[in-house]
Amino acid sequence: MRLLHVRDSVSVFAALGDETRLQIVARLCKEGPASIVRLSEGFAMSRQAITKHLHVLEGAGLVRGSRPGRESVWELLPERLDVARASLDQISAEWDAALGRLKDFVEK
Amino acid sequence: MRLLHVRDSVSVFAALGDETRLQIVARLCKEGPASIVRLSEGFAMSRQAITKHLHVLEGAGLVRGSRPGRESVWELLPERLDVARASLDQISAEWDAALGRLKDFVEK
DNA sequence: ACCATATGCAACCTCTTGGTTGCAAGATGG
DNA sequence: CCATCTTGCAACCAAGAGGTTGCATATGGT
Repeated sequence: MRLLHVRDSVSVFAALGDETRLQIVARLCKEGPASIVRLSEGFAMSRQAITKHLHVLEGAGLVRGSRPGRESVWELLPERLDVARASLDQISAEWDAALGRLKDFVEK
Repeated sequence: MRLLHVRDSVSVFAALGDETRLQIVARLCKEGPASIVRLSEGFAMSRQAITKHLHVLEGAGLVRGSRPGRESVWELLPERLDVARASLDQISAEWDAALGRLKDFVEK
């Protein structure tokens, strides 16, 4: 169950490991749900490029799109950020545990 | 200063967004510093592939290598994980702020 | 001095990524 | 109904990522 989290977090990290996508996440976060055209206005690249990035984010579960009418609106799913956070915390916890073991070893 | 953090965190996310590299980080964390041959024993790929991954991690500041003698030993730099954590926290904080504004808007 | 070990370097290969363009097609508003 | 707006789809492309192999080089132990 723990290892599944780690596996899962890889896709989240990979999705956030691109400047454009991280900016998309930040914008969706600050400005709320937005359509593709509105989102692409903020970037110096084509609408289709933004669409591809949205699909990557969707694949990582970070974002969800719906289509009421002719425009597709995308919103952030902030719960998925916790997966990455949990992974970081797990690594840090194991690091601390390793330090503890080292300390025990030195003192004995 | 804040935006520099965000820019910086992209490289950390990208470095962690690969299963092999995340496993390397986990191993360095649990088992402490290790040489390249010792690290590559755990993976089904060549030593050079591991070396490349270590250089990517080094580029993100997550890992540091030294060479005492004939083997090069690599260790984790856990402080860099805080950069990613800070970025996640910033996004979450802005999300909460956005929810707060929405609540104000609805109530007024 | 010699041999085994550990690494670095460089060339090479394949598949993916991030981006483009062009065109077709489904809503919308007058 | 028509013009417009927004999107989806597909083909295409250059560059980078991830991996391999072969060879050169430095270090350590005997």
